[in-house]
Amino acid sequence: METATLGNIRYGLGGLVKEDIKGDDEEATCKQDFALKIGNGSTYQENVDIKPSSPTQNDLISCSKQVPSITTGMERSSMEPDSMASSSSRKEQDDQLESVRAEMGEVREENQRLKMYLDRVMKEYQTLQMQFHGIAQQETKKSTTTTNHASNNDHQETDEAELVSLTLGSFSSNLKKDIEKNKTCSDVKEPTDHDQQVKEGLSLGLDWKFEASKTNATELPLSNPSPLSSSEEPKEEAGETCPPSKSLKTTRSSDDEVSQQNPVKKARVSVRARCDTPTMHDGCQWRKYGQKIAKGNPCPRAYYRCTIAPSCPVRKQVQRCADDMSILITTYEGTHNHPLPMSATAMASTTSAAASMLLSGSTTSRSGGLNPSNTTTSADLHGFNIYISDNTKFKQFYLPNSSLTSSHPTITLDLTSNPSSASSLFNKFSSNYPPMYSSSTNLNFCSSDSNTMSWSNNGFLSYGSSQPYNNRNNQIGNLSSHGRQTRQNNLYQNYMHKNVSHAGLVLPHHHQQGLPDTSTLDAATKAITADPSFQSALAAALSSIIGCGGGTQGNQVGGGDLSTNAVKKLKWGEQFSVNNTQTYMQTTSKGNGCASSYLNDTTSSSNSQPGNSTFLSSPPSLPFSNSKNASPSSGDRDQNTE
DNA sequence: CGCTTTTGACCGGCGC
DNA sequence: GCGCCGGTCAAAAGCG
Repeated sequence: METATLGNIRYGLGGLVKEDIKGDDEEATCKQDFALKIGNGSTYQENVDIKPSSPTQNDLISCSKQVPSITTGMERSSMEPDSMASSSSRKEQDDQLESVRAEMGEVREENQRLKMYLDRVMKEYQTLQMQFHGIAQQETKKSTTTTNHASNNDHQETDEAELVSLTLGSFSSNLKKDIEKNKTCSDVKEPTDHDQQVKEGLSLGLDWKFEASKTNATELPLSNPSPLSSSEEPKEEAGETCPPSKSLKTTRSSDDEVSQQNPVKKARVSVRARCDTPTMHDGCQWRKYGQKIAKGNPCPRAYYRCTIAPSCPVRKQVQRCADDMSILITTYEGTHNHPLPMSATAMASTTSAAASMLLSGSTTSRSGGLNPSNTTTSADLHGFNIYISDNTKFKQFYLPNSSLTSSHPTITLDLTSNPSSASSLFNKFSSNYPPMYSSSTNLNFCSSDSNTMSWSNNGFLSYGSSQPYNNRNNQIGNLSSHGRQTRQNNLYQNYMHKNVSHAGLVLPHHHQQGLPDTSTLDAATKAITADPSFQSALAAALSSIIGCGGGTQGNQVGGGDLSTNAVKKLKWGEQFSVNNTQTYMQTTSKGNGCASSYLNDTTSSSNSQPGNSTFLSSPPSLPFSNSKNASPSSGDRDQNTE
């Protein structure tokens, strides 16, 4: 064996861990490296046999784990009574030792990283397992419920079942495949938080409890949808929003097939929210790639694509509701194949939950009100108004002619439910379906009109007119349009101007409409606390909004403490007026209540100045908050912030 | 200069 | 087969 100087040892360690683990050849090298030469000439050989059989992570870990022993050896040697080295040589040794230790520290870090990686993988595995169980349960459920639906759509049901089974199959049959899917589907997915989130989302979705039975909608192809990604998404507008029926029908057959291959495109999640800004800030980065006027809606529809990752397949469509321009309909489609920024997790979590729901098929069928034939499904996610439709019926309410959804199962999250909004389609709808929509448990997660609801870059919802978008070029005008849209644009612009002019006049919902019914609040609270899944979703949203502890990504949300945390955080704000403590769930400003609004109650009254209130200033806004702060960070472009 | 938005053109699906 | 329509592309323009 050869002796090496400490310096060499250092090198050896470094090489070992980072580069030299290439194979058997290294074995010799490793051993040599551990032969230490002590100052006085005596040698100490650490009996470490690091022989990486293969350059795998495990090897790395094992190697790095060995490192400490080396240190020990060195220390021993240095302390040897025999070594009568001069003080100078000792100093040298010490220095070298230190450097070696530093090196080891690095190695440890690496080791740590690898461990984390491993953990992540394990978690993913567990998540998938859970999903599998959930799906299995759902399937069972479905089988039971199917009988009920029967009359109208035998085919559909059949199809549905197929879809579901297919989807499930993808999951259940192969967890691994699933993972792979995530990775490959459209893009390579890194085993990052994102994956986890996705999983979470799925699990959440599965957990969602809906009243009813499912309907066609259930089928969503989102099979995979990672919650996150899929989560995102809302559908747009009226035109599109509702059309599910058509889409479902058309899609099914294709969906089944497609879903497995390209699940991303299938399910769509549309979010209706009051928002004055051109787009809702959901934390993701988007790039606009097109704009068009859809039939039946004077407002142009903008097409965005996720730019966080070049290969990300996620797209979103943004359009104002023709009936109520204060409502912005955002439709998300596809699954992100990359980790999402914290700020984007809120929306993602929410949407993913919805998507999951769609997938799981656990929705309430409200066909009764509309047409039985209609395959509309709706659910009240503890306050979130969700509907899954085939198209037909919803069209009437939301988007008269939209074709957006044509072939996509869509789930709509209505964050606008608010009695005050005169034209809210939703309201119309709800009137038809009192039970669901007028439910006392409704949570308003809408932003107030003058206040824009947005997810700021920070990942918080913010609201305000100061949007990058607007700032840029008076963007309202941005919505210009393709050819024939000019007129419509004008309409839109007018609308925008109007809103802007009113900005700042927003009053807390309760001011305008009286305090919320206590019972309602209670119900809402109960609902939230009752459903862990919802809690998770909400938690994710809130956490990101509140800026909760950093780092907490939607993932952790999984937990169920949302309510607790949320409340805590909310309270933390003190800004809630006494009465609002609970109101946060319902408060709305100017009639649009946004969940977030509760947080902002004060805000609204105070004109929501950026720094002003505790709440907003901190982490700006919650996903559902309205903050005028929305500091369009100077550089932010619309797309960026969205 | 690089990135984003704008916007006319193009493509494919669907209904008649 | 034709036209409509949603969705996308890509050249040009705008912006920092």
